[in-house]
Amino acid sequence: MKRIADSTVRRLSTYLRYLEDLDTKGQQTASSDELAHLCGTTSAQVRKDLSFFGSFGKRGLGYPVHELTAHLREILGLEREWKVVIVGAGKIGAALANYRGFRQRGFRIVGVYDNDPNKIGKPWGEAIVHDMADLASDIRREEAPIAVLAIPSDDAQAVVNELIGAGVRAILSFAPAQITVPPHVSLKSVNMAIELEGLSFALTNALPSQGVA
Amino acid sequence: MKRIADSTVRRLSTYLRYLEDLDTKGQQTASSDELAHLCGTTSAQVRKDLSFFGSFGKRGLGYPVHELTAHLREILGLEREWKVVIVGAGKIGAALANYRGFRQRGFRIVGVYDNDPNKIGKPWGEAIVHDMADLASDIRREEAPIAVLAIPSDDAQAVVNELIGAGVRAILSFAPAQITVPPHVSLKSVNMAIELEGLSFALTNALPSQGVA
DNA sequence: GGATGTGAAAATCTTCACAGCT
DNA sequence: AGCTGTGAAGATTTTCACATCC
Repeated sequence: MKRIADSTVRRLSTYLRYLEDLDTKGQQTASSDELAHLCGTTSAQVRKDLSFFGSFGKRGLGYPVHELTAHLREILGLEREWKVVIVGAGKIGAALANYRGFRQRGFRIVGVYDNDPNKIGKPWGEAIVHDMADLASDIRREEAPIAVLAIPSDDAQAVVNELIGAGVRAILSFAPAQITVPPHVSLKSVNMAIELEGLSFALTNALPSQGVA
Repeated sequence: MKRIADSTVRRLSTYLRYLEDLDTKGQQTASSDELAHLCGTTSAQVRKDLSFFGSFGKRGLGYPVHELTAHLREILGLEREWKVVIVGAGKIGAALANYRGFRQRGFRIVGVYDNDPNKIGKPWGEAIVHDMADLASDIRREEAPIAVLAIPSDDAQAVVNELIGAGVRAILSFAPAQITVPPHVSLKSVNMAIELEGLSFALTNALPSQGVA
């Protein structure tokens, strides 16, 4: 299959969210134009994105909401459960754990780790904070493929290397540091500083046309 | 000036971070190649990005670290203080407030708002949680140009409209909802569900070459 | 009639490659 | 010799526009 652009995958997630809404409301079909308006893009973009994976619509009618929802779940790999370990028992990890959508979409937290003796063994939501020393062996045992990295940047790369060594194949990092992973590992980085500085730049340079994001 | 791509601005932030490191270490100059390796990009990309704003390097030598740091701060609009209001006194807002880099880079939190009576009036870090009812008037008085939106998605758009009405010109949203803003307002959205689903997609479709992010 | 699916065109972003300065 | 700055080439992504089908 042709390589799918990251921007396309992000939009698929968005389509899914709104299709679920429509499905809940009992709407039977949705046109590319309706979806586009909901998701802040264009109808051509919606059709193109979906066309990479098949022909889900009916000409003259639009897309069947319930079916397309299922297709998108399948495409995004959300029909199964993903085990996730959270590294760093701080605020960010807690925010993630609190987030309902997290579990709803099949991401199950199988462990929370920290190296702070004051946190280890303490309750954290419904779980207990484990010692980072056990991280690698636990990941191997659980075969958790996804890790969320929510620690200060200083030793982020070292922890990443440990995670990968233990078999993690996808990492969502909130550490404000450049991280390198081998080709078989996926990495997404969220860096609040970069986002804020982007806003600072936009304000400073008063760019017109910022519009939707 | 030509429109600057969002991807360029993001890289500028990254360059700045590593230049500050080098500057702290006392390094005098850095080549585009060195910066590229630190930041996970290519030397041509570094030179191109910088070239949009001027000629900061010396041929044969590289870029003067300290000077370029100052230039990038200037370009990104970080030489001044930005007042920021945080909407939603939950975990995400707390994570942001905790984040040292936040203040270091000139973002000053001037207020935290929530509509939960159990939170209003309670301490929150060094601040006190204010009533959302006061949001608009406070923003007008303080003239805070930036808002961080860290609330559930249900009423996100309504709050955004209120913020914009009160004069906010840049919004960093963590609400997992599509938000629309007029052209004169900048919006960045961070959506953890989208990031995780992107990882799920990558794992499911076992794309080769994920590499650095 | 109405909306999809899709090649082709346009726009955008990245990489190349080399002239030109230090 | 070494490294920047940049026009041109290449790659990628988005938009257009229309034939095709319900």
